[in-house]
Amino acid sequence: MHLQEMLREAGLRVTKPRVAVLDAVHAHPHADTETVISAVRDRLPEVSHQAVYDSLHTLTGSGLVRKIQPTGSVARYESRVGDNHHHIVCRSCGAIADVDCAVGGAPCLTASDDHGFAIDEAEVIYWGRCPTCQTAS
Amino acid sequence: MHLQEMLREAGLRVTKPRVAVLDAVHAHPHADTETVISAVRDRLPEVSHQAVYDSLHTLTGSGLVRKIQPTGSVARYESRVGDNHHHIVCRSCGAIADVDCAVGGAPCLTASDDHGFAIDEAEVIYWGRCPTCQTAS
DNA sequence: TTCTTTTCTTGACTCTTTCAAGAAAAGACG
DNA sequence: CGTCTTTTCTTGAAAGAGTCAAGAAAAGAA
Repeated sequence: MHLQEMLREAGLRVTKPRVAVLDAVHAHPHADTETVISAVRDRLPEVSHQAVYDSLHTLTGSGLVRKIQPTGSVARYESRVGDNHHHIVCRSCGAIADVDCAVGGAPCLTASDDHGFAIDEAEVIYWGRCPTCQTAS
Repeated sequence: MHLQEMLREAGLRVTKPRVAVLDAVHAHPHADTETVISAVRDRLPEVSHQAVYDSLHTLTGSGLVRKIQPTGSVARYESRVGDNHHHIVCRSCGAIADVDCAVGGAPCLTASDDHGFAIDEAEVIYWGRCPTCQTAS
């Protein structure tokens, strides 16, 4: 189980809830908190929601998972980190899909005028309708 | 007062709360809901928060205002619509600044792989630290 | 002015997320 | 292996943003 190594390498203590949360996020890309809690409880029925929230917060802080929160959606988490990919969100059903960066690496970080901000990340969200919702209308 | 014309052109009824909300959003770019409510009540002390929420929802639906919600922030509204600009958000204090599109017009809408989605908008959020927070550290 | 439709007020409520205090577990050291 | 310190988890309560529902009020049409 190399999930434990990931935690150790990030300087975090290895605990059952953290391993389970990390596993759940890997197994359910773009899952919201409720989904993560459910998935974690499949293996550790007794975990508190607070432990999950805390684990997610810790993992996010260490860069092992990434938190995304499109307008109108609750917080979602994913395990693809550091590869500069973006997301497509369906306006109708909220479904999320991954998109690799359209422009390449660095250009995404270039703003036309940074207003003096020290920019470290460019997040891109494409909005539209997923195939299912297009068919449904 | 051409705010009323804007409402009419969008096919909306002209009411005091709506005019006040529209005015407040124009006066306070990137304001959160609480700020909008306060600003509206400076002129209409009796408005309910529900009327403000409802007005914002209606105005957003008609494209007169735009709702943005960066991860970790509450909903914010702005009046610059349809000009394809983006935002810089400070990780420390949450301050938001406008950035004109770095790439121009259409290219922003091009994803490398759209997964069958019908994309109609690309939202870009630059993350970093604002000048004030950089100095403070 | 009167009527119909839409919008606003009031008040309760849901849902996500956070706070706080004590119990439990992880890792370090001998 | 056992003890100690620090971090994490459990439990329970609560805050904050946003929503729901029903009746009153106002906007626009005739």
